[in-house]
Amino acid sequence: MEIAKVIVDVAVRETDRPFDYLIPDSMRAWIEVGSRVGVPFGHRTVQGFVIAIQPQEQSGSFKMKPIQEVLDIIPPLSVELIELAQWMSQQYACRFITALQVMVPTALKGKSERYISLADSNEERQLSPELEDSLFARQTFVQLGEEEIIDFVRRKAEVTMQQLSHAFPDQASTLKSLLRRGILQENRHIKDKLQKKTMKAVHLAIGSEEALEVIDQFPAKAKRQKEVLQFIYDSKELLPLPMKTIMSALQVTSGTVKSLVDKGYVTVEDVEVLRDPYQGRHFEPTTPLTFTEEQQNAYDRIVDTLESQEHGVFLLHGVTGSGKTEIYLQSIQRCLEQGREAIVLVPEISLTPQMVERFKGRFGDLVAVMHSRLSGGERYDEWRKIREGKASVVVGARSAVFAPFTNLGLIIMDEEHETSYKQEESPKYHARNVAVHRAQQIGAVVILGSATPSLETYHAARSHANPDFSPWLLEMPTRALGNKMPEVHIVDMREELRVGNRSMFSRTLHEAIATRLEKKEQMVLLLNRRGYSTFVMCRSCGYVAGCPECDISLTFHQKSNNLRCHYCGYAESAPQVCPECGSEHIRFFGTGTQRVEEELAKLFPGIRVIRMDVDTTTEKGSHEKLLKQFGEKKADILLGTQMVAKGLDFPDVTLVGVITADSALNLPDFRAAEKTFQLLTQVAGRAGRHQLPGEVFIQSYTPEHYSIIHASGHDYTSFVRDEFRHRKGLHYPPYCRLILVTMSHEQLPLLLRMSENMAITLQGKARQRGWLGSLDRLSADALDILGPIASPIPRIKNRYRFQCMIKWRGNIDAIGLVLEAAHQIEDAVHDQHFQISVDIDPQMLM
DNA sequence: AGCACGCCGACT
DNA sequence: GTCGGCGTGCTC
Repeated sequence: MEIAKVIVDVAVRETDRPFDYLIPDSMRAWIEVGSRVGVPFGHRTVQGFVIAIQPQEQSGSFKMKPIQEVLDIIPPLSVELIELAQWMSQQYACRFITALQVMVPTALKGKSERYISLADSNEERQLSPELEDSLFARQTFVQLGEEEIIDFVRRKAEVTMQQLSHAFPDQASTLKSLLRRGILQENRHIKDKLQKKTMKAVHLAIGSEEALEVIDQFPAKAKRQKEVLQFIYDSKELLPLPMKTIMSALQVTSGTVKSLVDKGYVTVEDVEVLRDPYQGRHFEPTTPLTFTEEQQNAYDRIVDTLESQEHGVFLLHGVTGSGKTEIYLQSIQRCLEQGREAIVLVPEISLTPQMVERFKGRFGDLVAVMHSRLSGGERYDEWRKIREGKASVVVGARSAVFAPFTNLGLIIMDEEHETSYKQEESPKYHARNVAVHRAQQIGAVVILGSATPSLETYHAARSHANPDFSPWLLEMPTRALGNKMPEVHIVDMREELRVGNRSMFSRTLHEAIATRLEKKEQMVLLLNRRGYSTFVMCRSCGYVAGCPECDISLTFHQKSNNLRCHYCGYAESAPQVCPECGSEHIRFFGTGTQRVEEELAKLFPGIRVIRMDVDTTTEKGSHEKLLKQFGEKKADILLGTQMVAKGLDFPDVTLVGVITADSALNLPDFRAAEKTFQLLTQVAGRAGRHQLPGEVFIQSYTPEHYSIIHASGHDYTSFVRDEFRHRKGLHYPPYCRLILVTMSHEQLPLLLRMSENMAITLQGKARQRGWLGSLDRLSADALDILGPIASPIPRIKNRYRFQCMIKWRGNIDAIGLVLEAAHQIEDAVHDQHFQISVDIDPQMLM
């Protein structure tokens, strides 16, 4: 017999390894590497994934249990994905099961449920005759009420405890006795969270001739039923008919149809349907566009590698409007012609209908879409479309990198510099690294596209020092339509203050808006609000409303008129007077988009503004609706946060304004300059993309900052030169890698001791291995430990947080070292309230 | 993580 | 004397 190595769904260190199970012969044909199974584990049943199958070893001394059930007909994972998960668990210091779990839709995260059923008769036969006799004897004394319970269970075959206790509320003891005597038994199996979507399908239950007769002789008082039957008869070529169609066509309720069912004329059954989130939407088919010379060169390089079926990574560095998407589209085309599949990764925020349209327009139904706005069921169905080979292109956010394709040829990552590609919860993976590794495994091509590549990627492309990640650089410095980059003006807001302009609009921007209004051209206004939000402060005593559970200020939400904590979800209603000093001078601070909107309305009466921020886009499809309205020129200004900066393409936008460019520059984040440069460059790229020339105004209190100067000159090269110099001097990526270890506990003194302990342990281990030392020294292998220090947000959900930062470079197992230290500390403290979280290559230093 | 086993307090 | 509190230890 063969055994299966199974990773069980219990995410703790002790069980983070394969467990062996016997594969019963009856299941052998169904079980593969990648199968999801239910296995007995301790005193319960858990879900697990088969990661290997091997012949049973002779040693087999201990009690190996058999697999209990196979949960899917087609295994949800493949050998390739299992290997990828294994690699992830090492790279990102997470449990194997956590990496596996992120690859399948949450609908498949099955949980064990208990069922009561009649005792299995076969099993009873295995009992000794005496026991059988005594069992029989007991059954003859079946008490009042027992018969009903047994009958109830027999009818349903399996019932849950809840159902039983609901049906027989006062008979708990009888129930217990039945279970104890083995008349009823408890068993468990894995139940998926998913609900398959079904449709009520209406069929004719009688022959069509008979139906005609029935209609003819229908009692006059059931007029509606007669109409329904007639309608069904008329549509007999189209049967079965969705119930919905009948209801809306004849304005009847399902009750009317139900009456026909009762009379036996029609039947209604549940038919499983695939949800299609884009159902009923028409996508205008598009055809390949002719390339410019620049595009052609880049495309040729990509296709060469694609044709050779070899692995290759390309960094497609093209200015905004250089036509990167068309290169993606035609590369995919080529990939599909080879019979291979393609993944397109897009940052969540720019996974706009505009984007989806371009891919659906070119590849139609072959495209599956995956993003967080889909419901669990919708996501499951899109995922199944991929696994069952009904789709061969997927456009999606981060986790689409795990799409269950079997013959993947191409992975595209648009806006590769976006931080949303890094997942902030475990597994804290970066989709870029995962994409490159997956492609390497199978000989696929990766295209990383951006107008402002991340410094890590750009550095790797320039140096080719890392054998696992050395992209080929493809440059596209000009726009595809030949139009110029927009002219960018930097406005010094300090100067505005000096001349007494205290408004949030400088005189120049004010004037520019007025001109556009006159010419009926459109504008985009960006409020760079990253890092500071609309907090509440009292102007008399300086009180700031903070969360009682977290050390962070509360955010004001106008819509619900309350204050909320973004970290723990705490909410309270907005105060009228200061709770500290009772003053009425309590103000909602921060230049929120609402305030900009109000100001615009005051300065330009009658101006039509569409506001896009977290408040106005929470509803499903609202994002899409707002953009559509703007596209139809129903507004003069599109005003918003980051989300207006990405990937939008509106031909009549000729002005882009940035209200305050530097609000993110002062954050305690070594990437602040990079983020600012990227955002400014992206948003500037929204202007003048077509015939009309564009103009950009950047308002700033630090106009001399290099990120702002270089953004205004569309000068990526100079920016990275300056930024590389900074990073090198301070020993930050890409000149080293980071590991962030965050520790938390409710009690501060305890946490302090533990985090001090952690730093010492880390240092000890590093010294032992001869790695410890300043990165300043020239050695290729180096590791530095910083901290412990309080985290930038020192308390979340009543837990204090301290962190250690590890900087390292070279060919050393720094991750292994950190894990070892973390385990040692965990074992020593023996307090489960003490938590350690490890983030490899963190993007957020919070 | 669960779930059972095991050893001590307040109840019929 | 029993029900039930949650510490401890294991899971192929």
